[in-house]
Amino acid sequence: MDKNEIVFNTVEMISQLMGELESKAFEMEGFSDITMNQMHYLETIAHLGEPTFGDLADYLGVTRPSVSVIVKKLIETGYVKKIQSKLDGRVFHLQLTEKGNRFNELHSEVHQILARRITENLDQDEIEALAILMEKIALDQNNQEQDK
Amino acid sequence: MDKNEIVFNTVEMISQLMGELESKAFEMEGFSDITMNQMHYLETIAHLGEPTFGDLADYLGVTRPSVSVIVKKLIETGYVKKIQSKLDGRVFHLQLTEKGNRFNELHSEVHQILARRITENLDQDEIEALAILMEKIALDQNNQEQDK
DNA sequence: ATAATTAGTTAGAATAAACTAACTAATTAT
DNA sequence: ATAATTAGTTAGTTTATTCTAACTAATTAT
Repeated sequence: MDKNEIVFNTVEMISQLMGELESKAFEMEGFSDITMNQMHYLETIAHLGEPTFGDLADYLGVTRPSVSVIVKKLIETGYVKKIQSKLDGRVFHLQLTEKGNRFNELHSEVHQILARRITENLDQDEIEALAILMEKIALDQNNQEQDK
Repeated sequence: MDKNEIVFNTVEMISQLMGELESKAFEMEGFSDITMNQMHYLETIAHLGEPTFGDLADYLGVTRPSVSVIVKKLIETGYVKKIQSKLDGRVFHLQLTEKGNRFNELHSEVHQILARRITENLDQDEIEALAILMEKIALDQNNQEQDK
Protein backbone atom coordinates (compact mmCIF):
# COMPACT_ATOMS: atom_id res chain seq x y z
CA MET A 1 0.00 0.00 0.00
CA ASP A 2 1.21 3.47 -0.93
CA LYS A 3 2.15 5.85 1.93
CA ASN A 4 -0.40 8.47 1.00
CA GLU A 5 -3.09 5.84 1.05
CA ILE A 6 -2.10 4.71 4.54
CA VAL A 7 -2.29 8.28 5.80
CA PHE A 8 -5.74 8.95 4.40
CA ASN A 9 -7.15 5.58 5.38
CA THR A 10 -6.00 6.15 8.94
CA VAL A 11 -7.46 9.63 8.98
CA GLU A 12 -10.75 8.26 7.66
CA MET A 13 -10.79 5.62 10.35
CA ILE A 14 -9.96 8.06 13.14
CA SER A 15 -12.60 10.44 11.87
CA GLN A 16 -15.22 7.69 11.94
CA LEU A 17 -14.10 6.68 15.41
CA MET A 18 -14.48 10.28 16.59
CA GLY A 19 -18.00 10.42 15.22
CA GLU A 20 -18.94 7.24 17.04
CA LEU A 21 -17.42 8.34 20.34
CA GLU A 22 -19.02 11.75 20.02
CA SER A 23 -22.51 10.33 19.50
CA LYS A 24 -22.04 8.02 22.47
CA ALA A 25 -20.96 10.91 24.66
CA PHE A 26 -24.30 12.64 24.55
CA GLU A 27 -26.21 9.47 25.38
CA MET A 28 -24.39 9.15 28.68
CA GLU A 29 -24.15 11.48 31.65
CA GLY A 30 -27.56 13.13 31.34
CA PHE A 31 -26.84 15.07 28.18
CA SER A 32 -29.66 13.51 26.18
CA ASP A 33 -31.49 16.82 25.75
CA ILE A 34 -29.10 18.09 23.08
CA THR A 35 -28.73 17.16 19.41
CA MET A 36 -25.50 16.86 17.43
CA ASN A 37 -26.24 20.13 15.69
CA GLN A 38 -26.91 21.94 18.95
CA MET A 39 -23.66 20.46 20.28
CA HIS A 40 -21.90 22.00 17.33
CA TYR A 41 -23.42 25.40 18.12
CA LEU A 42 -22.35 24.99 21.73
CA GLU A 43 -18.77 24.13 20.78
CA THR A 44 -18.69 27.11 18.47
CA ILE A 45 -19.90 29.46 21.19
CA ALA A 46 -17.16 28.12 23.48
CA HIS A 47 -14.62 28.42 20.69
CA LEU A 48 -15.53 32.01 19.82
CA GLY A 49 -15.86 33.12 23.44
CA GLU A 50 -19.02 35.14 24.19
CA PRO A 51 -20.05 35.79 20.59
CA THR A 52 -23.19 37.68 19.63
CA PHE A 53 -25.98 36.01 17.64
CA GLY A 54 -24.62 37.68 14.54
CA ASP A 55 -21.05 36.46 15.12
CA LEU A 56 -22.37 32.95 15.41
CA ALA A 57 -24.49 33.24 12.26
CA ASP A 58 -21.54 34.56 10.26
CA TYR A 59 -19.13 31.96 11.56
CA LEU A 60 -21.49 29.05 10.94
CA GLY A 61 -22.71 30.40 7.62
CA VAL A 62 -26.40 30.30 8.51
CA THR A 63 -29.02 33.05 8.82
CA ARG A 64 -29.74 34.98 12.00
CA PRO A 65 -33.21 33.48 12.45
CA SER A 66 -31.69 29.99 12.40
CA VAL A 67 -29.25 30.94 15.13
CA SER A 68 -32.03 32.60 17.07
CA VAL A 69 -34.12 29.42 17.08
CA ILE A 70 -31.31 27.02 17.97
CA VAL A 71 -29.87 29.25 20.69
CA LYS A 72 -33.36 29.64 22.15
CA LYS A 73 -33.39 25.86 22.60
CA LEU A 74 -29.93 25.88 24.18
CA ILE A 75 -31.17 28.55 26.59
CA GLU A 76 -34.35 26.56 27.38
CA THR A 77 -32.32 23.43 28.08
CA GLY A 78 -29.94 25.48 30.22
CA TYR A 79 -26.66 25.26 28.31
CA VAL A 80 -26.34 28.91 27.37
CA LYS A 81 -27.32 32.32 28.68
CA LYS A 82 -27.83 35.69 27.01
CA ILE A 83 -26.02 38.74 28.37
CA GLN A 84 -27.25 42.09 27.09
CA SER A 85 -24.48 44.51 26.15
CA LYS A 86 -24.30 47.66 28.22
CA LEU A 87 -22.88 49.65 25.31
CA ASP A 88 -25.52 48.64 22.77
CA GLY A 89 -28.87 47.38 24.02
CA ARG A 90 -29.59 45.54 20.77
CA VAL A 91 -26.72 43.11 21.11
CA PHE A 92 -26.57 40.03 23.32
CA HIS A 93 -23.46 38.03 24.14
CA LEU A 94 -23.74 34.28 24.52
CA GLN A 95 -22.17 32.60 27.52
CA LEU A 96 -22.01 28.96 28.57
CA THR A 97 -23.76 28.15 31.83
CA GLU A 98 -22.44 25.70 34.46
CA LYS A 99 -24.17 22.93 32.53
CA GLY A 100 -22.75 24.15 29.24
CA ASN A 101 -19.26 24.10 30.68
CA ARG A 102 -19.75 20.65 32.14
CA PHE A 103 -20.83 19.44 28.74
CA ASN A 104 -17.77 20.94 27.12
CA GLU A 105 -15.51 19.28 29.65
CA LEU A 106 -17.07 15.91 28.87
CA HIS A 107 -16.50 16.68 25.24
CA SER A 108 -12.80 17.29 25.91
CA GLU A 109 -12.67 14.04 27.84
CA VAL A 110 -14.00 12.20 24.81
CA HIS A 111 -11.16 13.66 22.81
CA GLN A 112 -8.69 12.64 25.48
CA ILE A 113 -10.07 9.10 25.43
CA LEU A 114 -9.60 9.08 21.68
CA ALA A 115 -6.05 10.40 21.93
CA ARG A 116 -5.29 7.73 24.51
CA ARG A 117 -6.77 5.08 22.25
CA ILE A 118 -4.68 6.32 19.36
CA THR A 119 -1.41 6.33 21.27
CA GLU A 120 -2.16 3.18 23.25
CA ASN A 121 0.08 0.83 21.29
CA LEU A 122 2.87 3.30 20.70
CA ASP A 123 5.88 3.53 23.00
CA GLN A 124 7.16 6.83 24.40
CA ASP A 125 9.56 7.48 21.49
CA GLU A 126 6.84 6.84 18.97
CA ILE A 127 4.37 9.15 20.71
CA GLU A 128 7.03 11.82 20.72
CA ALA A 129 7.73 11.31 17.01
CA LEU A 130 3.99 11.44 16.25
CA ALA A 131 3.57 14.64 18.27
CA ILE A 132 6.41 16.29 16.36
CA LEU A 133 4.93 15.30 12.99
CA MET A 134 1.47 16.43 14.06
CA GLU A 135 2.81 19.75 15.23
CA LYS A 136 4.23 20.27 11.73
CA ILE A 137 0.92 19.26 10.17
CA ALA A 138 -1.04 21.57 12.45
CA LEU A 139 1.31 24.45 11.69
CA ASP A 140 0.80 23.83 7.99
CA GLN A 141 -2.98 23.93 8.35
CA ASN A 142 -2.89 27.13 10.39
CA ASN A 143 -0.88 28.80 7.65
CA GLN A 144 -3.42 27.75 5.03
CA GLU A 145 -6.16 29.12 7.28
CA GLN A 146 -4.48 32.52 7.38
CA ASP A 147 -3.97 32.55 3.61
CA LYS A 148 -7.72 32.69 2.97
CA MET B 1 2.05 21.48 25.54
CA ASP B 2 1.77 17.84 26.52
CA LYS B 3 2.20 15.22 23.75
CA ASN B 4 -1.22 13.70 24.23
CA GLU B 5 -2.75 17.13 23.88
CA ILE B 6 -0.92 17.76 20.60
CA VAL B 7 -2.19 14.47 19.22
CA PHE B 8 -5.80 15.11 20.10
CA ASN B 9 -5.77 18.73 19.02
CA THR B 10 -4.39 17.71 15.65
CA VAL B 11 -6.95 14.96 15.29
CA GLU B 12 -9.69 17.44 16.16
CA MET B 13 -8.40 19.87 13.55
CA ILE B 14 -8.10 17.21 10.86
CA SER B 15 -11.57 15.96 11.67
CA GLN B 16 -13.03 19.44 11.29
CA LEU B 17 -11.12 19.90 8.06
CA MET B 18 -12.56 16.63 6.73
CA GLY B 19 -16.07 17.77 7.56
CA GLU B 20 -15.56 21.02 5.71
CA LEU B 21 -14.05 19.39 2.64
CA GLU B 22 -16.76 16.75 2.61
CA SER B 23 -19.58 19.31 2.65
CA LYS B 24 -17.90 21.24 -0.15
CA ALA B 25 -17.57 18.09 -2.25
CA PHE B 26 -21.29 17.64 -2.72
CA GLU B 27 -21.82 21.27 -3.69
CA MET B 28 -19.55 20.86 -6.67
CA GLU B 29 -19.71 18.49 -9.63
CA GLY B 30 -23.50 18.15 -9.89
CA PHE B 31 -23.96 16.12 -6.73
CA SER B 32 -26.34 18.60 -5.13
CA ASP B 33 -29.24 16.14 -5.10
CA ILE B 34 -27.87 14.19 -2.15
CA THR B 35 -27.77 14.99 1.57
CA MET B 36 -24.95 14.22 4.00
CA ASN B 37 -27.02 11.43 5.50
CA GLN B 38 -27.78 9.90 2.11
CA MET B 39 -24.05 10.15 1.35
CA HIS B 40 -23.41 8.16 4.46
CA TYR B 41 -25.86 5.48 3.35
CA LEU B 42 -24.18 5.41 -0.06
CA GLU B 43 -20.71 4.99 1.45
CA THR B 44 -22.02 2.22 3.66
CA ILE B 45 -23.54 0.39 0.71
CA ALA B 46 -20.19 0.63 -1.10
CA HIS B 47 -18.36 -0.47 2.03
CA LEU B 48 -20.61 -3.50 2.64
CA GLY B 49 -20.74 -4.50 -1.04
CA GLU B 50 -24.24 -5.32 -2.33
CA PRO B 51 -25.97 -5.48 1.06
CA THR B 52 -29.68 -6.13 1.51
CA PHE B 53 -31.97 -3.54 3.09
CA GLY B 54 -31.77 -5.51 6.30
CA ASP B 55 -27.97 -5.64 6.30
CA LEU B 56 -27.92 -1.89 5.94
CA ALA B 57 -30.45 -1.34 8.73
CA ASP B 58 -28.51 -3.60 11.10
CA TYR B 59 -25.17 -2.02 10.25
CA LEU B 60 -26.42 1.54 10.62
CA GLY B 61 -28.51 0.79 13.70
CA VAL B 62 -31.76 2.15 12.26
CA THR B 63 -35.11 0.48 11.47
CA ARG B 64 -35.97 -1.13 8.15
CA PRO B 65 -38.59 1.46 7.25
CA SER B 66 -35.97 4.19 7.65
CA VAL B 67 -33.64 2.40 5.27
CA SER B 68 -36.49 1.75 2.88
CA VAL B 69 -37.33 5.44 2.63
CA ILE B 70 -33.76 6.71 2.27
CA VAL B 71 -32.78 4.06 -0.27
CA LYS B 72 -35.93 4.85 -2.24
CA LYS B 73 -34.59 8.40 -2.58
CA LEU B 74 -31.15 7.15 -3.63
CA ILE B 75 -32.85 5.02 -6.28
CA GLU B 76 -34.99 7.95 -7.48
CA THR B 77 -31.93 10.18 -7.77
CA GLY B 78 -30.11 7.38 -9.58
CA TYR B 79 -27.29 6.51 -7.20
CA VAL B 80 -28.38 2.98 -6.33
CA LYS B 81 -30.29 0.10 -7.88
CA LYS B 82 -32.18 -2.84 -6.41
CA ILE B 83 -31.37 -6.37 -7.60
CA GLN B 84 -33.86 -9.05 -6.60
CA SER B 85 -32.27 -12.25 -5.34
CA LYS B 86 -32.91 -15.35 -7.44
CA LEU B 87 -32.70 -17.60 -4.39
CA ASP B 88 -35.19 -15.67 -2.26
CA GLY B 89 -37.65 -13.36 -3.97
CA ARG B 90 -38.16 -11.30 -0.81
CA VAL B 91 -34.61 -10.02 -0.66
CA PHE B 92 -33.08 -7.26 -2.73
CA HIS B 93 -29.38 -6.49 -3.01
CA LEU B 94 -28.29 -2.88 -3.31
CA GLN B 95 -25.80 -1.92 -5.99
CA LEU B 96 -24.24 1.41 -6.87
CA THR B 97 -25.07 2.72 -10.34
CA GLU B 98 -22.61 4.49 -12.66
CA LYS B 99 -23.54 7.74 -10.91
CA GLY B 100 -23.15 6.18 -7.48
CA ASN B 101 -19.69 4.96 -8.40
CA ARG B 102 -18.72 8.35 -9.80
CA PHE B 103 -19.82 9.95 -6.55
CA ASN B 104 -17.78 7.51 -4.53
CA GLU B 105 -14.71 8.23 -6.64
CA LEU B 106 -15.10 11.95 -6.00
CA HIS B 107 -15.38 11.12 -2.34
CA SER B 108 -12.08 9.24 -2.47
CA GLU B 109 -10.54 12.19 -4.26
CA VAL B 110 -11.58 14.46 -1.42
CA HIS B 111 -9.75 12.14 0.93
CA GLN B 112 -6.71 12.17 -1.30
CA ILE B 113 -6.75 15.96 -1.36
CA LEU B 114 -6.87 15.92 2.42
CA ALA B 115 -4.04 13.39 2.67
CA ARG B 116 -1.99 15.56 0.32
CA ARG B 117 -2.76 18.63 2.39
CA ILE B 118 -1.70 16.81 5.52
CA THR B 119 1.58 15.58 4.13
CA GLU B 120 2.32 18.75 2.13
CA ASN B 121 4.93 20.17 4.50
CA LEU B 122 6.56 16.90 5.40
CA ASP B 123 9.57 15.56 3.55
CA GLN B 124 9.78 11.99 2.25
CA ASP B 125 11.35 10.60 5.43
CA GLU B 126 8.70 12.23 7.56
CA ILE B 127 5.85 10.89 5.42
CA GLU B 128 7.37 7.47 5.71
CA ALA B 129 7.65 7.79 9.50
CA LEU B 130 4.05 9.02 9.73
CA ALA B 131 2.82 6.13 7.58
CA ILE B 132 4.58 3.62 9.83
CA LEU B 133 3.07 5.16 12.97
CA MET B 134 -0.37 5.30 11.39
CA GLU B 135 -0.13 1.70 10.34
CA LYS B 136 0.49 0.81 13.99
CA ILE B 137 -2.43 2.97 15.09
CA ALA B 138 -4.74 1.43 12.49
CA LEU B 139 -3.69 -2.05 13.54
CA ASP B 140 -4.52 -1.21 17.12
CA GLN B 141 -7.97 0.04 16.20
CA ASN B 142 -8.72 -3.04 14.11
CA ASN B 143 -7.84 -5.23 17.08
CA GLN B 144 -10.21 -3.27 19.32
CA GLU B 145 -12.88 -3.68 16.65
CA GLN B 146 -12.48 -7.46 16.73
CA ASP B 147 -12.59 -7.56 20.52
CA LYS B 148 -16.19 -6.36 20.58
C1' DA C 1 -36.67 65.17 15.60
C1' DT C 2 -37.13 62.11 12.28
C1' DA C 3 -35.39 58.69 9.05
C1' DA C 4 -32.50 54.84 8.17
C1' DT C 5 -29.99 51.10 9.84
C1' DT C 6 -28.91 47.23 12.74
C1' DA C 7 -29.62 43.19 16.16
C1' DG C 8 -32.36 39.96 17.22
C1' DT C 9 -37.30 37.69 17.17
C1' DT C 10 -41.47 35.52 15.53
C1' DA C 11 -44.41 33.22 12.25
C1' DG C 12 -45.00 30.14 8.67
C1' DA C 13 -43.33 26.94 5.21
C1' DA C 14 -40.22 23.40 3.42
C1' DT C 15 -37.23 19.44 3.76
C1' DA C 16 -35.02 15.61 6.04
C1' DA C 17 -34.91 11.87 8.88
C1' DA C 18 -36.34 8.99 12.30
C1' DC C 19 -40.05 6.18 14.49
C1' DT C 20 -44.40 2.75 15.14
C1' DA C 21 -48.12 0.19 13.21
C1' DA C 22 -50.18 -2.02 9.66
C1' DC C 23 -49.52 -3.90 5.38
C1' DT C 24 -47.94 -7.32 1.00
C1' DA C 25 -45.49 -11.02 -0.80
C1' DA C 26 -42.31 -14.77 -0.47
C1' DT C 27 -40.51 -18.52 2.21
C1' DT C 28 -40.24 -22.05 5.75
C1' DA C 29 -42.26 -25.05 9.29
C1' DT C 30 -45.93 -28.07 10.89
C1' DA D 1 -52.37 -27.07 2.93
C1' DT D 2 -52.12 -23.94 6.20
C1' DA D 3 -49.77 -21.28 9.73
C1' DA D 4 -45.88 -18.67 11.09
C1' DT D 5 -42.01 -16.09 9.86
C1' DT D 6 -39.27 -12.90 7.23
C1' DA D 7 -38.05 -8.94 3.86
C1' DG D 8 -39.33 -4.99 2.52
C1' DT D 9 -43.10 -1.14 1.89
C1' DT D 10 -46.47 2.37 2.97
C1' DA D 11 -48.89 5.63 5.86
C1' DG D 12 -48.87 8.74 9.35
C1' DT D 13 -46.52 11.14 13.16
C1' DT D 14 -42.76 13.56 15.42
C1' DT D 15 -38.68 16.27 15.80
C1' DA D 16 -34.99 19.08 13.96
C1' DT D 17 -33.26 22.39 11.06
C1' DT D 18 -33.28 25.62 7.74
C1' DC D 19 -35.20 29.42 5.11
C1' DT D 20 -37.90 34.09 3.84
C1' DA D 21 -40.74 37.80 5.23
C1' DA D 22 -42.44 40.71 8.48
C1' DC D 23 -41.79 42.41 12.86
C1' DT D 24 -39.81 45.17 17.49
C1' DA D 25 -36.51 47.78 19.75
C1' DA D 26 -32.21 50.21 20.01
C1' DT D 27 -28.85 53.05 17.74
C1' DT D 28 -26.85 56.18 14.35
C1' DA D 29 -27.19 59.61 10.65
C1' DT D 30 -29.35 63.65 8.64
